[in-house]
Amino acid sequence: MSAPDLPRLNNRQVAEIFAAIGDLLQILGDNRFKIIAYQNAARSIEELNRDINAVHAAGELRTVPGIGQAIAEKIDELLTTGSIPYYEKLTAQVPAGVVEMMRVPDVGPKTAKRLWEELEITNVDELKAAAEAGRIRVLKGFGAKSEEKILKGIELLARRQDSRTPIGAARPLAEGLIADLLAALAPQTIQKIELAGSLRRWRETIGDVDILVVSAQPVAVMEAFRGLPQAVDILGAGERKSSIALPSGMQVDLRVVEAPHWGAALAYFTGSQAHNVAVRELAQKQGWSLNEYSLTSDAHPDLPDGTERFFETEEELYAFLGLDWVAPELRENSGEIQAARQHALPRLIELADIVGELHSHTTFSDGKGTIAEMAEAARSAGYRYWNVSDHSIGLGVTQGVDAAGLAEQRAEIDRLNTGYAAAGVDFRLLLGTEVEVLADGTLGLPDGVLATLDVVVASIHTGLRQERESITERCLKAVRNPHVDILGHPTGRLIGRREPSEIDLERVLQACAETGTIVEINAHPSRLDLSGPYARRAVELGCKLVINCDAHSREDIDLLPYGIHTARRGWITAADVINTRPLGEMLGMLKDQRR
DNA sequence: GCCGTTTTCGGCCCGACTGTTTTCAGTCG
Repeated sequence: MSAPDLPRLNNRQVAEIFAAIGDLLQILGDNRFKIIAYQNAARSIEELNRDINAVHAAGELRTVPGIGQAIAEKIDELLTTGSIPYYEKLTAQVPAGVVEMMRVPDVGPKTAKRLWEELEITNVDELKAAAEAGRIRVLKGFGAKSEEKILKGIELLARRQDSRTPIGAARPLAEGLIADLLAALAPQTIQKIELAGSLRRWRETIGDVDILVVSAQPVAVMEAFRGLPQAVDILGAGERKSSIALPSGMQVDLRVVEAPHWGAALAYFTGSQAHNVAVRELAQKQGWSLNEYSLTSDAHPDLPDGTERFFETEEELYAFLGLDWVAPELRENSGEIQAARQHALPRLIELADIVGELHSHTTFSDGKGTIAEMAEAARSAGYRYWNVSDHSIGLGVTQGVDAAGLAEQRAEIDRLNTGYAAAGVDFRLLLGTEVEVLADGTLGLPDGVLATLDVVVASIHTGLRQERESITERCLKAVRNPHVDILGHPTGRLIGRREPSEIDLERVLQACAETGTIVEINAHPSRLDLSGPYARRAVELGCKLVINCDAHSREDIDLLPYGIHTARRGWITAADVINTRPLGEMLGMLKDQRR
């Protein structure tokens, strides 16, 4: 349907346009619910686990939450003609720099509009000059402090160009902060402390860190928090809530509540916002108003207004509303509330379900441990089997393993396995490869060699910028090879550093389902590939998954939780994942039944 | 502009903190 000469827009690009419409409407002072509708649509498109072009072509736009008739028509205009007249009309009314000014912390749409209309400031540079010259304080409601705040905001904006931090960096940072805070306070000052927000939901990138605390001495906690050496800036300082900025520019919010409020507060600060709104609406239908402290009766049929209910745990709050407890990873308002009402939430996979690893490296390629060292680390970590899958020849950047190298590895693995068997140790090494999918879709090792291996992972590392059709066909060719058991990190993305390839995942996942090729969730926090939503789509299409650390060192074994929580974000159960099965059963689920 | 386990019309979450204020608007999450 779309004109062949139009550049193809991906989900993020489409989402950005609708988010921009929301920004413009805010500045123009349009109806706030209309603004929210555009923002919701943008978020929904951004998080959609299918290609928006495919959804459009299938005539299924209206099935996407937040997309109604008006926005569906605008998406159709955009994808068929390349532009949206309504959007063009709005952009003509507001200078682009004015929208940009809203990126400055504490500058919202109202402020941006007034600065533009009353002081003719039309971009961030002019804003900075005006604040420095003291020209903003002349506006009613603004003073010297407002100018300071704006200058500080501009500085902050410049410092954090990429405003979201990958979870692999944010989580250790946040855990360190908690340790430091506890160390800075007298024992027993804090009764409970937990990470909330997107960190608790294990989102792959983190906007800011939220920490929730129960303490009878909120002032002492606030002071200790703001006095942490990591706090290069104090962004807020209230009695129960403070915010600091870290050297990286990342913001950390700390909130202190009383013990009886813990359940409601933890739910509230865990989010997501969309999940919270949906839970609140549900509460409202039952005659309750929900805030971060409690439920308060409001137009309840049997109770006077203002009757309060407190919850020491999240479980009690959810149960009161008729819901099963929802795991934080699922709280994105993507069907979890309905499932919780129907007691139909899946039993999500857990760390302890994993019994084997099918993708790892050694000193034979770019790994840092020998086969024996990696095996010992794996065995003592509780694994029952471990597939050695060094890079094949064909990948230029690392030393690759050829047929001779594989023979050498086989000898070493046989030697070690003989030792385990003799000692009665329930652990087995497997020999595999991470075979390179070359630019034309052929593999870095011949089929005759692959046929001798236990588990074959096929991955793309180079030519990731190939255009959509080429990289998709290339990947499909690998998936259809009868010796390829697993498709490794399917999109090749590196979070915050490299965008996913243009690969048509829907087609690739369909092919994996048809051929019985297992799809990897790569647990390395810089990859998390597949992502949660796409893992969910893969299972919907009939795929089986494997969660691998892609360990390049003994320490990498500790990265598995990132993969587990990513899977949980995709509603994945242990039954969907082959390396939860005992060795024999797992091998029986592989495509190549040559063993 | 979206949406429906009271609704196809009439709703649409709630509070902390800040700055410039004498009662509140804006921003943020």
